[in-house]
Amino acid sequence: MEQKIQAKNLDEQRFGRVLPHVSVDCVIFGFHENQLRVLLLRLRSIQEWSLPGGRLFPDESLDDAAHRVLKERTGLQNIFLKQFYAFGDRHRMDNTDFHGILAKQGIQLDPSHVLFDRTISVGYYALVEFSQVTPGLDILTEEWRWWDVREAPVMLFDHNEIMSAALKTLRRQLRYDPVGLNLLPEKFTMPELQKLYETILGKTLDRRNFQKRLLGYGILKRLEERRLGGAHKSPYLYCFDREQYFKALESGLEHEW
Amino acid sequence: MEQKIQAKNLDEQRFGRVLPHVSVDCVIFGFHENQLRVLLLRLRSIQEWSLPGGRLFPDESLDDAAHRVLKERTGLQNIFLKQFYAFGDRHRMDNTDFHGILAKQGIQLDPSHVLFDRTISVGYYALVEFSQVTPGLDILTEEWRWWDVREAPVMLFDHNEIMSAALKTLRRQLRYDPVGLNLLPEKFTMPELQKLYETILGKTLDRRNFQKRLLGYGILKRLEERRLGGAHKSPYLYCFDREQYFKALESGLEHEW
DNA sequence: ATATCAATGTGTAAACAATACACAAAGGTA
DNA sequence: TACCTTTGTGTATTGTTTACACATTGATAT
Repeated sequence: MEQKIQAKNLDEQRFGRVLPHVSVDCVIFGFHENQLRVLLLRLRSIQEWSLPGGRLFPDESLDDAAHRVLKERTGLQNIFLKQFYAFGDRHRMDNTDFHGILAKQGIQLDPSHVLFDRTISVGYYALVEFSQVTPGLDILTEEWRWWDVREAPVMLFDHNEIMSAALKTLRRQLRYDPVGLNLLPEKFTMPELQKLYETILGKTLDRRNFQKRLLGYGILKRLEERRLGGAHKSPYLYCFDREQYFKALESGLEHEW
Repeated sequence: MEQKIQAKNLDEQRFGRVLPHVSVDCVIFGFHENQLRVLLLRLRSIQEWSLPGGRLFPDESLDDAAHRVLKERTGLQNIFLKQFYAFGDRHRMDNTDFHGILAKQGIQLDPSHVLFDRTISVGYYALVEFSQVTPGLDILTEEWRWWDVREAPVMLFDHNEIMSAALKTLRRQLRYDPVGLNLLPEKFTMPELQKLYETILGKTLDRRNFQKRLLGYGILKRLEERRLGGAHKSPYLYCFDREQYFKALESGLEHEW
């Protein structure tokens, strides 16, 4: 009963004044201990997992909605989200009984509710250092978990496809955009940076060539410090040159034709 | 009166059963006589130009809607359209009195009509050989015209921004995707292909290096034929190796990391 | 203390790609 | 038949990417 009332309020708060036919879904990649993972949610009483997503308020831009939805559903804020594709297949939600799912949550919506209408979803992705963020859950969500991208479960709707597209985009972007800020600690070693790249790409890279390339981008500063404590030769610490980093984000790392 | 009735039918036909809050807009680049142009429409009684765009039917995918809208509004069919970005700023339509525009066409819609609600537009772009296509007009449109991309007029809504984004995407894609099929005649010369690239990029390229690069992509077949009639040495004719061309479209022209 | 181990720092040669550049051939035109 | 302009083609140079090896070092084990 308590639950039902909450859910009803939630519906009025959330679903009563959102735009129909449009949603955003966020693919949040996390990097930690040399693993690339993706943040998924599981709704109450439901087996399947899903991407954190949601609807737009009438007066909200796509970008703002993506940030708000992510914050509401996971507590994550100030994350660099990037739009990558709009998913508009007519049958992209057909494999999922969304009405039944909400019913299980105690949310009884009329089957003609706009929430069940066919919907275009705009996909966003982000990369975060996942020990730094602790998702909080909204009322709908029973569980969150970081999944290894290679072992992601079956998800609601077309979320598996959305995740795959995000990963493909991320891997391609690695050549053109700097990556690592907010993903690595303030100071990090070259091998750590390389592990990040290798993890995202899913392949190993040559140590010396990687270093040459990354230093060539001009977005790194080598510090005098070295990291002690490892059982071997102590590596130098680096940090990002933020000015150059953001400049590179704007203009891209690669050369013009 | 005639006009008014037509428009009313049109409204029922078109606007009575489209999805609110979502639209598609098409940036159709045309290449002809070494000019890169963009196809714009001008609505009846309206000064400003706009991109050909429209709404989704409830049972239509984004891609299908983009193709249908383009066909309805310009008669163009079987064009390779590529989605490139979703435009979702809250105020992207604020600079335009859309209600007034439709009123001028004799279409009297209630100001609360979904057509006037804030709308996310998904942008598509295409490249066509523009002497091959002759736009036809729908009832709303008074005039169409190919504009030089460097001299495009002020457009409705945020269409100038959408066009710029499409052009930027197109230029970047030139490095990664093959271009030319449906843009050049079946058989074409290397200088013609080069002109296409130069026109899109807005810069000149070295003849010999261009040829080496393009042949290196493996998407061209040189024919025995030469093109006669020019006042100079007759150039070889080439055609695209369609199998390789489509393979390259799938996987990209560039090398992996 | 000293040897050992594994990871780090560094440089160079080779392969490859991109660029700059020049001359011969040929189809029309005068 | 000479001329003009465009096309076809090759090579030297430069720059970038790749492949690869050895010396150094911090901790650990003896």
